[in-house]
Amino acid sequence: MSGRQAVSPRSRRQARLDLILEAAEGVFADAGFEGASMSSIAAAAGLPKANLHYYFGTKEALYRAVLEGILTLWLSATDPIRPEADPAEALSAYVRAKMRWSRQRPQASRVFANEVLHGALYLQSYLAGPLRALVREKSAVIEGWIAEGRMRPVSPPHLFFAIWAMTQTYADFDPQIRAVLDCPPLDEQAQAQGGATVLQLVLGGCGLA
Amino acid sequence: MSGRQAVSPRSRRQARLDLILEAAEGVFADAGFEGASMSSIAAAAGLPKANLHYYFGTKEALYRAVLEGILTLWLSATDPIRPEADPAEALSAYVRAKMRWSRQRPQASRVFANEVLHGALYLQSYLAGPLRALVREKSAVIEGWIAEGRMRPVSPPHLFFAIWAMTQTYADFDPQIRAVLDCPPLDEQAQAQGGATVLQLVLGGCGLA
DNA sequence: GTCTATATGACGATAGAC
DNA sequence: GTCTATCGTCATATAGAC
Repeated sequence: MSGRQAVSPRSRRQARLDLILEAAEGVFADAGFEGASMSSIAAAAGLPKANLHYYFGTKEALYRAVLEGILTLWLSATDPIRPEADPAEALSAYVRAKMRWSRQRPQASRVFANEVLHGALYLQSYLAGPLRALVREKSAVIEGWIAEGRMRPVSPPHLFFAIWAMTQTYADFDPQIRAVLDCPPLDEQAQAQGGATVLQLVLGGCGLA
Repeated sequence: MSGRQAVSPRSRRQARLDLILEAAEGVFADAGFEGASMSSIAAAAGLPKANLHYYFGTKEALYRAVLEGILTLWLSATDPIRPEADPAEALSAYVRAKMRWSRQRPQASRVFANEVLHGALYLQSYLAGPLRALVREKSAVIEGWIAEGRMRPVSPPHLFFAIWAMTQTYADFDPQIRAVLDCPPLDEQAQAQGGATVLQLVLGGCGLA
């Protein structure tokens, strides 16, 4: 271990990796996998193109690395849905968490959407594995609430599909929403109104309003 | 007008155009604009590659033609939403029409989704024009229903965003839904259950359940 | 009108100097 | 470890025979 460098090699390498991953997420979100070029990602990261190949080998490997980072986020928002929780509060917290994700990580949402839209080639194992397991677990919790008469009967998996769709649309279909509302930068008020509407549909549909 | 051909040149030409457009819609849906190649579209149509350029000139022109065909469908489903209609019946009919579109024209839905997801470059004028006008018109109808106390207050544009998202997700995110439900071909029952759930959320959220 | 053969350019990837 | 220069491939598009 030579003391020549102020920053350890590992953290320097990690900083480069993160820089590339962040740039790649943005370009993949804007252009999709095929539309994104290694040149444009390199330009976005402010690095020479060959540097990307040094760190990640291939474009596909870089793409998979970007997806990996996104997936961990996707699984972490269902925590509030637990048997002993209040259904209305738990579902509200989940919807709010999903809306926050759309607002704060719209690029991640769009990379994910693009991947699923085109067949989920790189996500099949994740969708049929951890995600399916998570939905089954949380569906059982909701079925329990229904059996106890604490909310209206509803198909839990389809409730999840609806919540995902309604919340992610604010990231994925942002151009459409902005055009219809005529507000080039999607303002705070529109976001809040969208969140309120989603909540109203979810709670109303579950008989929790 | 020579009688040499059994079929008139115009209809023969139209048949070729339709054949190419249908093949192109499928390939664009699977691969996106950048991912689709003229060769693959030609192969799907069973024609030589140069034939496509003869009829449409460029790949971009072909893509725009595909989008045009899809847009006309998009605007035609809001008919049931009229001032004198029953809110519950009108919204139900609209949701069912949108679910039918996802089931019967999933490729069109995915081409549209991909276009909006990547910035709606070719759709800006449509989104800010006819679509915005349509939403304003139908929003006024819904505002009227609310003012008359016939349904719960809700932001009409966001209600539309929610309905679009929930119904189109069955076309656009089909791989995710199939993986979670563990049913390779999305069966009749799952579709029906999805439609019922969407209806329950919309009607429940609007106080019409 | 239709198709074969080809021009032109952009892309991912790498070799090799530093 | 890092970057410049370059290779091979495949894309769109077209020229020109039929």
